[in-house]
Amino acid sequence: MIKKAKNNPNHKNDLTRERILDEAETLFANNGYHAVSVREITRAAKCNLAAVNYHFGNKQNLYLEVFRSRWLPRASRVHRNFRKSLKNNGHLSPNAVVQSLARAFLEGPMSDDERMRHHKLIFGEFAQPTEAFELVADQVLKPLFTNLMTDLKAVMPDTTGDKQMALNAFSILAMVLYFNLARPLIARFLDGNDEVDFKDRLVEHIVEFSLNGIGAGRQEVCK
Amino acid sequence: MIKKAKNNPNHKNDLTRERILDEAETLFANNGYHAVSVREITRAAKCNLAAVNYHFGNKQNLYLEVFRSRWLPRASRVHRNFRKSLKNNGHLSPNAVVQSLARAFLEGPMSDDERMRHHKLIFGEFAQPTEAFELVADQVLKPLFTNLMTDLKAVMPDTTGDKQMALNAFSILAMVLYFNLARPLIARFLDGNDEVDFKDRLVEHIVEFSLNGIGAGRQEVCK
DNA sequence: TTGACATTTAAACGATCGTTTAATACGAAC
DNA sequence: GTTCGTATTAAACGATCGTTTAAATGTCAA
Repeated sequence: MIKKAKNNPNHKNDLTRERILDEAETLFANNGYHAVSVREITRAAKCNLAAVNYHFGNKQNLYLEVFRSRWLPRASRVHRNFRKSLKNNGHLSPNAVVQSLARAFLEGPMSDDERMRHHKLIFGEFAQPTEAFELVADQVLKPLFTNLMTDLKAVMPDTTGDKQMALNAFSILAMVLYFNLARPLIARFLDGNDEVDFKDRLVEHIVEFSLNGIGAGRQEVCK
Repeated sequence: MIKKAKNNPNHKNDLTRERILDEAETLFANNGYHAVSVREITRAAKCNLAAVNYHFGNKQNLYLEVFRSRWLPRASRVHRNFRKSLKNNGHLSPNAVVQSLARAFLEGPMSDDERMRHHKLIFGEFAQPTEAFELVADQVLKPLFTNLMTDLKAVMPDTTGDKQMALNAFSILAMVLYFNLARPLIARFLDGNDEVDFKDRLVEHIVEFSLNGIGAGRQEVCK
């Protein structure tokens, strides 16, 4: 039934397919899977209605392909960015770990629009998980969490138990994920007219709050 | 067009209306607005298809009524629970504020199922806001945030700036909201067989992490 | 019992959904 | 120019959607 998608290895400008993926991603991110119709997608992509079924088999598979060929690679880029800046930081320290992570997630190698799309998509999967969540959990969340755990272990005092370490890792991730999504809302609450350095201020706060949170904050706060 | 909903002031067991609200809430919470059909709701509520339009006018208004007559009152209960336990705590302290908040949100006066439904509903509104989000923001989020701010101000050193205080308040809320939703996921990562006191452990962690985060942690962590 | 009103019911409405079909357009290989 | 595989198109498919209608049923005061 489903024609094999992309049996076109000899390059060829497969523009339609790419346009559909692009438009589908923004529409799915902004409105959710069920609120977006195939007609809406093909209209935005300026192609025929049947193109979705021709290139992807069906709507559900298009949604999954958005995650496979758009979301996952982008998440990998963020992860690599995190690892690289951690390595460039010289010696490992709690500050290096948390700061590298926060910068990779909030300032990583993408535009603000793209980052918003990226986080809205995964947010939708958190709210109502589909098959795509398994993909993300296995290929992104678990490796990220595991890496973060070993980094923290290498850097925190041995007295910290494993379960405590895991909760700390979860909390740091919580901060990073939450502020990525709530940023426009927070900016509205603070009605900060200083949009320029707001992101820096946010990263700074996340790092400080998280470091203090795991008990690795700057000692000066104590008297 | 829309018949006035509930023009039945003289009590009368309006069971159908209540059953619809109950079933609609769980279905909307688990699957999202667009993924749930009116037929699905009326089937679950064991009533006729037209009952939704008779009692609520249309599907969209049923969704809003779920928030008005189910979600908001429950959120108010949580908020009151927070205020009360804060007052019972005697003198104000950072620990009293954060602990009261965390307990109200994670252990408040409702069952685990009800709490899950509650947070899934608002989570869906965070992911793809509708008219309901305005309700929640105005009647719950803003008051909660304002109260939290003044509490923190009364309890934190005067050297803390307003913007810093706001970011702290947002971070504490982030922890509470995040762990409420990610709890089953976290439990799976930790594959903790100790489901019994897991919630206590979580509250304990959230309080400690948050207190440290805002720089009000127990001094013993410093050497 | 009757009349008035609230509620429930079965059936249908038009609209839109995801998907399929069959015909057409295109481009490279021969 | 013919052939062949890919891509695009217009049109239609059956299913399901939210909503409406009009009749049937229930309820209680007069």
